Amino acid sequence: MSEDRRLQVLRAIVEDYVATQEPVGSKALVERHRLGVSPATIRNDMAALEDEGFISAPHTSAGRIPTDKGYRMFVDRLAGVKALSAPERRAIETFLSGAVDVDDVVTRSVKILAQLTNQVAIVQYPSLTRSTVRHVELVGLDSQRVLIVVITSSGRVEQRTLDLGEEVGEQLLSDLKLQIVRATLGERLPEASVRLAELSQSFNPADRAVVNAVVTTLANIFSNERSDERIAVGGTGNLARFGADFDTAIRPVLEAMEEHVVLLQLLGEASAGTQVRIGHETGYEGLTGAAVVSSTYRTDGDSLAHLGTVGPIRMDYPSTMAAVGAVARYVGRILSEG
Amino acid sequence: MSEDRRLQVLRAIVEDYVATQEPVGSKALVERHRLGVSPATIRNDMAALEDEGFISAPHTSAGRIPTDKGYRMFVDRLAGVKALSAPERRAIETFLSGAVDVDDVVTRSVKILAQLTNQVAIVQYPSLTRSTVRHVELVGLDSQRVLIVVITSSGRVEQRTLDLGEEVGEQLLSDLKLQIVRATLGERLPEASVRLAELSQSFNPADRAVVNAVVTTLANIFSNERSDERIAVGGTGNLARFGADFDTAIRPVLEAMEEHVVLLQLLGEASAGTQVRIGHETGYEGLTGAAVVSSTYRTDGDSLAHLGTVGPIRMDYPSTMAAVGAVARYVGRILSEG
DNA sequence: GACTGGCACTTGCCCATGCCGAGTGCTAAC
DNA sequence: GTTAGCACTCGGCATGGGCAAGTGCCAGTC
Repeated sequence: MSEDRRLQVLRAIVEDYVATQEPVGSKALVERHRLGVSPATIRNDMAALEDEGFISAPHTSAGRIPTDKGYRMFVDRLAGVKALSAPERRAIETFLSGAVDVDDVVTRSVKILAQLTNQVAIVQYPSLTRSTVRHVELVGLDSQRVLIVVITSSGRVEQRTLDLGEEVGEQLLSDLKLQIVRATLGERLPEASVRLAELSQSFNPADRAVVNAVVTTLANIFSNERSDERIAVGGTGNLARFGADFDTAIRPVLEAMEEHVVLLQLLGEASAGTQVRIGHETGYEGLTGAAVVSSTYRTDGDSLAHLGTVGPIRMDYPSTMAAVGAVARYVGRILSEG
Repeated sequence: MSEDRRLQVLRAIVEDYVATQEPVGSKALVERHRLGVSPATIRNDMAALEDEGFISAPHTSAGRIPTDKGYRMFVDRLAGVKALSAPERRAIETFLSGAVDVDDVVTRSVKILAQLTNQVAIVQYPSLTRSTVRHVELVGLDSQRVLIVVITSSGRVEQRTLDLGEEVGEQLLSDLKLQIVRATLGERLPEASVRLAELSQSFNPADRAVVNAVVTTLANIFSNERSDERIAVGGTGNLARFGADFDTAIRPVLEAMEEHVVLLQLLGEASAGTQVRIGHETGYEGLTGAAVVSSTYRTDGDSLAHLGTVGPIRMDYPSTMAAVGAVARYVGRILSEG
């Protein structure tokens, strides 16, 4: 039996199962695909595929469905690339280019991605890590408290209120601000943190406590994971596609969608290009019935962030991957221009 | 037949139905509640209640369930107030007081509210409308573009990038900033808008275009609905409680939860105190199977915002109202202190 | 007049039953 | 290596009877 045909059979099984949501049998296979052999032959191939762990039978008298490993093989070696249609591409472009600011771009990206894929969409806000310091502001709220605001080249704004526990003069504050701006303006965030560390020397020892407090907070903002944590989620209504049982299939996913830390890790592992994590590969209990398709986008400032979709394992991978990839490209472009 | 007992019966029906999720019959009623009369008598009362539209029977041989009107009566006239337990109150307090900034307060509020009520929780970020201008910043990004940042007394930061379409000198920009700050600092947002309108007179006619563009954008930020639009949603996993049928019961709610505009209107109508909207009273098609319990919180700066829960109509109203009210009070307090 | 007990009736739910069809694995033949 | 045939397995579905819950009504009682 030819190795090649066996893979064709696997491909056909995945495609049919994704399309019909029902276990697929040998007879149906030869009818829907021109395999040129009889059902009996296919059955032999299927038995082999089952031995190798690519497919499994829910019960004796049913057809076969792909296993996680089967989907993995499909994605890696069998799936063609399904390009988006021109109208779809245009829809993405016009919809995204109508955005007024970074937040709006993210919001719209989530919406269009959810709509294109009929899945749950996740978009991370542009990361600070690679962006530079565009502005730092210290505002005295009252005699003891300072509001610290950082604006980055990616257009994001981070704020933190700091309670110093002692009186701070206006003079010190504006001195400090000047020094900070001088040291960090235009620097990338990690470098800015380094520069800050050298700063406190140049101040009067009496002021060190205040200076250190402010500097530490700033360094926190610059390097903090939290800055990268913001994420937008949309299209949760599409979770219907997961299956009927809310508690076992849908609820865990909904709960995961609210754990932004989990989502970030999920997206964050994506290195480059569009990548797929299937079932247990996600590494999260609640997502064993789900698959994650993710990609990265970058703005001109080298700022790098992730986006993707979460859907049922039995999804149309070629289309989903195409949509995720396309949206990632457009988001990157829009953010670089705007 | 006494009017009074009939209302007791309605109350009992609501309570039992909420507890068991099953239509309640006359016999079960007299067993669980000490009504002092026989099932037959109760049946007469139930028939009357049904005539008046407070309850209805799913089918002939089943018990009765409350109608929207029945729940309304229950909430308005029959429900006692169920105070939160001391541990619950303490949980709210300690959890919320651990928050590091406004965003964190909101995030935590959503979480605790969802947990307390086992429903979907919604919390609006503190509104700008009543807060004052604490800081305005204009930053030149390049020769033609300006980043405008507004910081309000509630600690919120709004930013907008403005493309002026013509060259702008540093001098003009800092002049403009000075004037703006002078005119608006400490003012409430609506008044600040008024002050801005008077501003452009004092500038050289050649600069009017730029000034007006900046001023208009600022006025937009001050008065814009969008500033009030931010909302956090959590606890969607609790939607399981709505019922089994995803597409008719759960999906519409999930979709409504993503339409923040809808949510704002829903919460926004709350005038004062804790308020309940039941089924069709929400005014939204997708929420006819849901009930909304909402309340308001205010910070010391008079800033006013809303929060609440969305749950199935058959919910424990007394507890939910207590939880929503309590969280609202604590959030207001924390934001006023911190 | 309000309440109660009794009773006939309705109706949804549960479950056992049996049939049907899809699909399989195996074997023997090509 | 492929195919046809065949016996077998098993889930899904429709059928139908029994059960339990609940109702409405009526006649009787306090």
